Amino acid sequence: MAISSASSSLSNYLMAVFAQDSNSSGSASASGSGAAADSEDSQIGQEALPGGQENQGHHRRRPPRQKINARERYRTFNVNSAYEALRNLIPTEPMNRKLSKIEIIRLASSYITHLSSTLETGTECQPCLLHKYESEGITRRISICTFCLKTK
DNA sequence: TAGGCCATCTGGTCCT
DNA sequence: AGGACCAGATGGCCTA
Repeated sequence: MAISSASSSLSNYLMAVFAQDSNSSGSASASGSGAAADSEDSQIGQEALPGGQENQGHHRRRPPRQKINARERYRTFNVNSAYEALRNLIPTEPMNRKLSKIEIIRLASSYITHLSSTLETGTECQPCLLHKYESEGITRRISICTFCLKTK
């Protein structure tokens, strides 16, 4: 699932998730990718322990994972929603340019620094080149800033 | 085809 | 006890 698809409404997503769960013989994961699917999962809940071991003649059963997996998918959905919200705050050229998660974090960090420099220096014209800041007791300058270069 | 990125599953740990 | 959070494993998709 791409980040952009996370823009679908929460209720729609939850409906899809729980539709999967209620279908014990249901299809695989929502995206069709990934490791063991829920349909497989329902088998795991009934099979013996890994290695085919039996416990004192009893078939030890692992608890069904559907509910736990659904919660985890929902949690991932929320994380991706947060990534999307953060991504929408970062100016890029073009504006709809696809960013990976690590790019979102790195660009957001540098954009915050850039905005901070803008506030400190009172100029929008390459503020990071003017702005000095204290780090570990040492006065530093931001050597290069993507957003300063963009506004050049 | 290799590498990057991602979703999903899973088991462990911590918290309420 | 149940849920939230996390990291590792796995496999699919896409691009250079």
